[in-house]
Amino acid sequence: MWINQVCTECQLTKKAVEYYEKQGLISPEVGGNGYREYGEKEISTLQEIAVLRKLGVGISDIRTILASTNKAAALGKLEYLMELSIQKASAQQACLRRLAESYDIAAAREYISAGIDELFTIKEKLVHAFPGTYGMYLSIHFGPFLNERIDSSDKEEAYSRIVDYLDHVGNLNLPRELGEFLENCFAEMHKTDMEKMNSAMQSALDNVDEYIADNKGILEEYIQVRTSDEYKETPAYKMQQLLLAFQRSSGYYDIFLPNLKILSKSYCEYMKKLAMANEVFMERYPQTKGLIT
Amino acid sequence: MWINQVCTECQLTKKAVEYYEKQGLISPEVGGNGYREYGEKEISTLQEIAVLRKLGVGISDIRTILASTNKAAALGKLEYLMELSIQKASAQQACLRRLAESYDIAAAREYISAGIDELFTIKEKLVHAFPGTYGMYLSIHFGPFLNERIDSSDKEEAYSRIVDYLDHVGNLNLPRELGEFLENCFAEMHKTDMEKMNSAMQSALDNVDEYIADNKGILEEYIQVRTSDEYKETPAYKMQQLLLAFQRSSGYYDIFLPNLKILSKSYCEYMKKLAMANEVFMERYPQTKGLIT
DNA sequence: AGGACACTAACGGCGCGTCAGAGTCA
DNA sequence: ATGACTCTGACGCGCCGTTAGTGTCC
Repeated sequence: MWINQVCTECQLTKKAVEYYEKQGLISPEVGGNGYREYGEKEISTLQEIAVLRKLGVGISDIRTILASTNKAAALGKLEYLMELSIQKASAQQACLRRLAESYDIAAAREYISAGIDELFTIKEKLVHAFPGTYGMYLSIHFGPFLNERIDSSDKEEAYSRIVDYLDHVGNLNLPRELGEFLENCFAEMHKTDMEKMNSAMQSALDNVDEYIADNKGILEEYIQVRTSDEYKETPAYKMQQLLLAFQRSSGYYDIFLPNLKILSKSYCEYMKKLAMANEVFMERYPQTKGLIT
Repeated sequence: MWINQVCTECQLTKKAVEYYEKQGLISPEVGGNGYREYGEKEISTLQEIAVLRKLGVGISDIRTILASTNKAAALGKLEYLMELSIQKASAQQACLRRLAESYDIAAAREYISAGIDELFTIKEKLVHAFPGTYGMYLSIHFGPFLNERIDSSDKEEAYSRIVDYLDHVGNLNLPRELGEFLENCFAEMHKTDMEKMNSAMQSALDNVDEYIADNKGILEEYIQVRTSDEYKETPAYKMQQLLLAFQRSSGYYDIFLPNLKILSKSYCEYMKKLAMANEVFMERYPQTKGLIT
């Protein structure tokens, strides 16, 4: 099949197809006359590309998806990023509306610096900084704390430190096995699952005693597994140690979390609650010492 | 003031400021040493630019806004366009989610061709095709009819004819006085007003008799004005005639509306209702013959 | 033989970021 | 004299669109 027919079948332009070839997404055979012959394989790839492009997926992400065995995870990540950009656009739209009503540039500056850009930036960078969907998990986890204003120079500094940290982490190449593990670990988990997890965690923290009472059986079982010697032989345990070590060395505990506490009052309160809950927990189950971070 | 200070005051980078100068948005004085001296005027312009850029407004639109005496209209238009793009992004996101759940390219193609691209294209092109906020008015007016699928070759043809028409109209230079009139005419009207107008129109069409009964006084007054000889002397009347002539010559009635009828069943029904309402109206007020189009 | 099709190659466009190199201020 | 600043200029990015010129199929 030659290019013109390919274009009609895949709803693409010649230039687009040509570009995808240059990007190495397809590699049709070239005949003696220089004409390209597109086979079924190319067609289906191109159809896939066409769909993804129309959904706003960029070439490099498409490359990832085409090569990926776990497309759901990659797509989930992209969907989450899209949601972030939609939220940002909505905030921008709201600001535009206010400007249309009364053209007050100073007020708009206030409104914008109140967080249109910066807080979304952190959420986005979180997604990219860590491999697989782990970054997305963190973004969803910390997202609820990232809705406050940056209204002091302290917070501005904290913000730029966090951004630097995230860029730094994104450029690190963490141990290969850890990377692969993280890519698989959150693979089946979807955005909504992550959100549910978080709200469940929140409500558990709000009434620790009740939570412990309600889930006594499960908890004790879990603790037994986690404190058992067999668990320390599992890959999961090793990976967890690897992850911990990585985060420690990258500055997760020394840079990221402390600055997040400066940036977000609500996160600060969350941490207090968490610490209290931890105390209650340790009192009840002293054997879990050192288990929870 | 030199550039570095400008950058901190306006939250812009040097390159950005430089670029805006190259685009002719500012023109600071250049001293003997080649250094630029930024005055208050430049600063306030740059702050304005910075705000607008952070709201996603492009340079050419910023140029328009900076020069415009009626910023509200321009901003309203941009806000509407942004809303369209948000709606589109939401549709894309929904499709991404479905793909993440089950990676079915064929189904996604269906879903996309069902209207993610095309119908939004029409709405957008409508905004751009006509000057001022008149295009936006038309987009809001016809928008509700543009939510159906393009599921036949007839509709595809109608779609491309409409697109061609809108591109064609956008390239026409219509009479200067008409352009100016349209720019001012819808100036104070906001998006929400336009939407209200439309729904009011809809409900009026759904029960014509009631509407006529309820608004008897207003209607008769309106008719008297519109049929009076004095009205024909007003600029409004002349403009209306100009607009009519323009639309007739551009193919609004010969190309746009007929193809819209093919594209949208709901518009077809709307037109039928409108025709019926018109008949009722003419029966009641025969003197309005030829008034309503 | 002519028109529809294929190929390659170069440039454009948005909104700047990112060097590189040379000059200027305090 | 040093370091922080300024200038100009070229190239890059993502995703192709748009000519333009040349060769190939039917």
